[in-house]
Amino acid sequence: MKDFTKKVIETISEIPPGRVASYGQIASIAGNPRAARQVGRILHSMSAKHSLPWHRVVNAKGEVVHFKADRQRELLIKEGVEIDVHGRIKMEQFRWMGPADEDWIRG
DNA sequence: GAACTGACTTGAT
DNA sequence: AATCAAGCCAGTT
Repeated sequence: MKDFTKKVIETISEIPPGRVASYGQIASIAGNPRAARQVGRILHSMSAKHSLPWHRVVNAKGEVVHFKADRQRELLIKEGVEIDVHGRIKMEQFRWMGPADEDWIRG
């Protein structure tokens, strides 16, 4: 396993409930801002092995896209994440800025 | 180990 | 807003 993979796992583990992050955001924090696709790939492969909150990871548009999307939207709503009628998360409000994002939503 | 795949992203039309 | 095209790189075959 590469360091990048481990970093991605750690980063995703850092995502607090009620917040979401995009694949590109995770990739950037993990050190490879261009490796957005790999984040998805890593989740697909590693989430079951690392119990990662992969449901808090969405694409840049704030949409959950995979085969379990409908199931996870419910989980996100339960955590307090609001989703538009179009199925899009309000990234403006719920996007996680990274491990240093202690400030929560500012106004 | 080369080719193929894909839980993505950005820019242009 | 929706569609098309190119870039990126780890994992699988």
